[in-house]
Amino acid sequence: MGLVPECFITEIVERDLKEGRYAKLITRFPPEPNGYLHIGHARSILLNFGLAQDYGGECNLRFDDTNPETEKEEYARAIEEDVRWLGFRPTRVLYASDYFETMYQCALTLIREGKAYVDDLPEEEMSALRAQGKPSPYRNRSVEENLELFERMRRGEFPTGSRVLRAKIDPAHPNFKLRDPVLYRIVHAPHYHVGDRWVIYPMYDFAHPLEDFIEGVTHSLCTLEFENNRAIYDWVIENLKGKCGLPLSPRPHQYEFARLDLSHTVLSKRKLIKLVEGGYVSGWDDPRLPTLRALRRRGVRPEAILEFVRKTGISRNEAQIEIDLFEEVVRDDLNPIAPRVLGVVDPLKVVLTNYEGEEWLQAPYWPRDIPKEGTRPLPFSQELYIERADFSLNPPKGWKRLAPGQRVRLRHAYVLELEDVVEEGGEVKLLKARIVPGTLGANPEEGPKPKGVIHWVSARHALPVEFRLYNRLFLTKDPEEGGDFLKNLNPEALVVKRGFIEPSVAQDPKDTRYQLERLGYFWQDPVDSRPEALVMNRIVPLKEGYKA
RNA sequence: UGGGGUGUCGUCUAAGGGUAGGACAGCGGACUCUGGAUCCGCCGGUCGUGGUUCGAAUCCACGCACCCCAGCCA
Repeated sequence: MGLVPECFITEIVERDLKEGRYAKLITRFPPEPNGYLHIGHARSILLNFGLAQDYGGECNLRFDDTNPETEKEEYARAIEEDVRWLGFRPTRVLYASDYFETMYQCALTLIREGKAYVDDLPEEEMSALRAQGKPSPYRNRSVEENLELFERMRRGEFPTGSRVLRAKIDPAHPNFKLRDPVLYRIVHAPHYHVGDRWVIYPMYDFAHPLEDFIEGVTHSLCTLEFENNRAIYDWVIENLKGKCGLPLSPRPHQYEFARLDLSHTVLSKRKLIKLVEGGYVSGWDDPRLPTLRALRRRGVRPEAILEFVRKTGISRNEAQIEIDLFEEVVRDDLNPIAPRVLGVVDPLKVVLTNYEGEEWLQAPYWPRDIPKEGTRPLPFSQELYIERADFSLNPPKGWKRLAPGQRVRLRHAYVLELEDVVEEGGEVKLLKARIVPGTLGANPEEGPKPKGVIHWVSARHALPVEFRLYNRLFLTKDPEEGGDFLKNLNPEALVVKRGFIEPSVAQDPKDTRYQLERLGYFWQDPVDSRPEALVMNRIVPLKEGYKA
């Protein structure tokens, strides 16, 4: 079983390899360094790197950096870091901008062959003519004039945006992408990677096929919106193969797959930026976000992200996946590796009337169904905290927790029986209760057996914790519902609670992921948590069996 | 409008002329010192209309719906 789920692309790859079309599979993950990676990118990453791994090929990380105005070194580094965090090691880390000279030579070749021309038309006029399917008045300049103009463009003799180099294909082609697409534009702006060496920059449609061809990419995988661009991709390669140092064959081929879309969140760069810059979240790594850095900070493991991508498959159907599936995969990933501990997120104090002193119980880290061993000392004493939600004065039918006249089991400890409720201003302030003697590891000898089990901590021993409870970012499946995605933001996407956790965690490695029994999976926030002031993120809640 | 795509349970995804299957969600049950996990069961689908065929999700025709393109972004 490979990393990549079987799909139309693995079929193509297998066919091409079997027929000897390529000696070795070469793919690439080609992000533009103008933003941070999010979970949607994970599909492309898994596809490209996974394919290389599955079929003994190579996969490069290549920055598609042909637009100096939007790209930054900082983004490139963050992207590389995220790719590695997911567990992939690029064969090489490459930059499209390193090929600018070759691309320039390719452009000259096209000009010499009468397949490209310099156009002086202002942007709006070009767009208007293109819409009408009419040729530019500059379309039939001589090769000599085109050559001279293009060289002068490179030398910086013309201002930004004043001229472009266009492919001479067909001004009236039904596919608008083929109506003499722009190959080069003038931009007087420094480039984060190659500095100020260039004032002309190639367009995606010209650069991308050349990048792939130069690197020997065999399968150029991209998302559906580039489908129309494939015609230019092929045009560029067919017209330049065997020239400018490019091989005759084999040549790369482009295949498109559907983007990964998730419900209850946003994956568009524009909206993500709005959330960050508008202060709706604390930054690009705010655990409410679907960015890889945010998921990492939240506590999601890369294994879970990859498994999620595998489970959703790769197809050409534009599909939005329900976030429940993602959460389920995260739980599945954590369940076998997260030791169980007790913590209380919303504390309600309980004073025992028939217990004094303290004792240290040995509590197993793992439930029966997980074949792991290990226990930790768990202090028990007269004053405890239980979860406020685990007590009810007027319990509904089916209530299995603490209530007047209803016993509960304290996890790993005694059976508890309510004696008195101290209220203040209509709010329950304190519970007085007694322990049923002889119920440590045994059922009560008389009276009813407890119906349920609740978690607790010893008040005197517990460590205070700031709990950050994360929920879905948006209230609606589709954040755009109603027209303004900001209006659908979930005000409870982050709920902060002051609670307690059992003292054993102080002994654990800081990056331990726990299951707080009956609450969910948690770990210490890698940014804000300190030993003397614990901050714990809820990675994902447990599946809630109880429906009120 | 032209061009390019996509339509299978609520949501993803298989089935490539031969019993429409799986996962997630939902519902019900078993088990349980986590209302977790696990196990069992149920619910539920081929965009429409014709055609070809012994047999169609699959092939053909005509529709319909949705997405993408008409940046000197990628």
